[in-house]
Amino acid sequence: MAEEKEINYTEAENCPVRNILDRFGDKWSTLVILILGEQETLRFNELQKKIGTISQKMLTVTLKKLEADGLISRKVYAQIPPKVEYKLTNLGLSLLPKLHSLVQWANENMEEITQNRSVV
Amino acid sequence: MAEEKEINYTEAENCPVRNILDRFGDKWSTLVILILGEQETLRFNELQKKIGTISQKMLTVTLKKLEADGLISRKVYAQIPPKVEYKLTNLGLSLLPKLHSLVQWANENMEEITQNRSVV
DNA sequence: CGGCATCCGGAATGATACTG
DNA sequence: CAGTATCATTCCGGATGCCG
Repeated sequence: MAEEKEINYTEAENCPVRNILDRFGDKWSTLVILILGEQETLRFNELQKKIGTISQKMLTVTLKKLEADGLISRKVYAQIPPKVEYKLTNLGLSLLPKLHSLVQWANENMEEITQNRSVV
Repeated sequence: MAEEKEINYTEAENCPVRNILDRFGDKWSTLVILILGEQETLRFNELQKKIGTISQKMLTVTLKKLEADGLISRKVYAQIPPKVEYKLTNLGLSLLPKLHSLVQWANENMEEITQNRSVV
């Protein structure tokens, strides 16, 4: 693959960039992946506590989407009270370094961005 | 007690990750940066054509936000008809490789994700 | 404990018309 | 050409209540 500069972004369905962006453009997906990247497994409530401000509903929705995409796996223990563990799949793990790269950039440049904003 | 691995994601204002995510979590910002990364400069209409489906309003809003963050610069030519050129700033350029990394991942894994989804 | 179903307000996005 | 202004709509996400 030589020429990859000219990407056609106009067809959202066929454009991987837009497709992926549409998934992780939501408020929580990226955060969940990052947090799951720190531990091997996490339970529902542990995730919610770590994120802090997410509602039960949005955590459920986010986890379902990520599971449907094959980025995380869900393991249910047949016991009372219920216990459900979430972890990254290999696919999810493969995304992690790219997100870390983004996080690093965020850490390095957030202050500058914040200052830019306050000027305007 | 607190290890460097343990990032506190709960305080959205102080967390660079969430701060940056909140900015680029919108539908268009990342796309605009990627497209501007291909050319040195682009005019408003050129951007709109390349994206294809974005409304005039949303392009305006997106460009304004990115400009406020200092990621892109805006150059107005005093002429009729008007001509406005957009380009990435150094800050914007520094983000580009990270986004490319994400794009590459998207290209490599979109098919798998799509298949996962259709299974569900 | 780990969800799901429902309702609801506000924000995000879009469509259209108009302007310098 | 590059927007602004306004209105309409969609949809995100929070609150609440119920369930296995």
